[in-house]
Amino acid sequence: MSRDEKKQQTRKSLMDAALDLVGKGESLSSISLREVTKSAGVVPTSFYRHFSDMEELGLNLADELGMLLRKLMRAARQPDRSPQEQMLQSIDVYIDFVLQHRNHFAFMSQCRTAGTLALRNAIRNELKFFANELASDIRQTSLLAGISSQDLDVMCQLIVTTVADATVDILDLSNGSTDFRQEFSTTMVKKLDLIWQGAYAARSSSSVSSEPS
Amino acid sequence: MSRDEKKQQTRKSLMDAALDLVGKGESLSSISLREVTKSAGVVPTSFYRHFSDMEELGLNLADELGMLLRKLMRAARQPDRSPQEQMLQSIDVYIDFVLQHRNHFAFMSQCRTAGTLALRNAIRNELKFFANELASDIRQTSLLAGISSQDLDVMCQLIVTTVADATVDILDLSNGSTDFRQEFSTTMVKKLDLIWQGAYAARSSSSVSSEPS
DNA sequence: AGTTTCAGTGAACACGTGTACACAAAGCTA
DNA sequence: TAGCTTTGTGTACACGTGTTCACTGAAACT
Repeated sequence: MSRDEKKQQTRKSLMDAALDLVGKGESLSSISLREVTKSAGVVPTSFYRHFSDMEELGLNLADELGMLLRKLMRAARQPDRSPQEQMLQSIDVYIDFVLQHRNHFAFMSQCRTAGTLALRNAIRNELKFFANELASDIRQTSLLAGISSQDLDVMCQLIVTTVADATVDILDLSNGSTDFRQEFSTTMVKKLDLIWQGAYAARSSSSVSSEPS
Repeated sequence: MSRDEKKQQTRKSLMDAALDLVGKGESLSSISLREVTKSAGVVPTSFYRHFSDMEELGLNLADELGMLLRKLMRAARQPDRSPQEQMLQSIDVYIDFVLQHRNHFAFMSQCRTAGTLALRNAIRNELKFFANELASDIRQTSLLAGISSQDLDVMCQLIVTTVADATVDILDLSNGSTDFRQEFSTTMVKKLDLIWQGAYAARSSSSVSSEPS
């Protein structure tokens, strides 16, 4: 194994170790460098060969999360169907995806509002990017033909924050009731449906209070 | 000063010290007991006269937050107006309220998704309570007459999570551009308006995919 | 083959941590 | 006034922390 491969490997094991600790319930901000290195099976000083800081490690985790979100986007893209069918299936895909990457999404959930300013911004940018992708996807389907670009953006932001917000529920509930999916899905559908109908109503009826003259 | 008064006073100064540190950007989970007592001007061991734990202190902060939210609810209740006027003014009231209680809302923002399970649940319960109050308020105005009880609940949850989510923006942006209010308000209005229109559309047209037979 | 580069080691440091304990002093009760 | 109660103090301990430094050994290069 080449030296560079070896380095990338321990680097990954450091990131995974941090992610594991987050998944186990610790907050990233309270995880110590030594904990991470211990859990990764290296000596504390090795840490500095890869990151100068726990925050830098966090930012790299945010990058990883970004790549995951792009992968999710691809997985969720589906052939044309009715909005409702697509909604239901997307929720299902999302739940699977979150459960399949528990640690990353626990990381996302907690660092989106807690954590350093830089870290928060990094994650918010990833989510903003995701929202923009979603918007351009919807724009192509012409399911909401006639909606203003601004309204579409707002709707997508709303969807993304709503889903991101509900993610912690997926993580919490999934160790417990077996049929949490049913309950979760139905209330999630209601939320998204409400947003969708709101956007549909806003279609070609200009927004209420943002047109001064 | 009576002994009990004195005790309540240092207890409060401990809670305020913790809150201050949170407001300064630290995460509650990474604040040490000693930091708190130092900042409160007492010796570390005194802490145990009031709380057994930093988590217990956090739970008490969550209670304080709950009281604040009730106060906010009262402040935001307004004589009958058009939904749009009320929306605009409520946003204004909320921004003022958040800026007036920066630390509490920074605490809310970060502990809603990070922090202990117990702490998260405590804050989520406060927000749930708030959403329920909002629902019963709206129910009385009959502005959304004909809406199903479930849809109303969903709408209120959506509003509360959306506002709670945007709170971190208020805190971040308020040290910066002077007219952040303008920008923030307009996008916030758009979001709430979209939700409102969604609920309005759902009025007496039963939900899409939750009626099996 | 000889030399250089560098990921990982291990000991050491100064310091912050949570918590236990005995003690002081001021309020309360009798 | 005497005695009990209890908030806050000071000291002490064992331990975890981030970071430093000189080091080893093997891969990579010449």
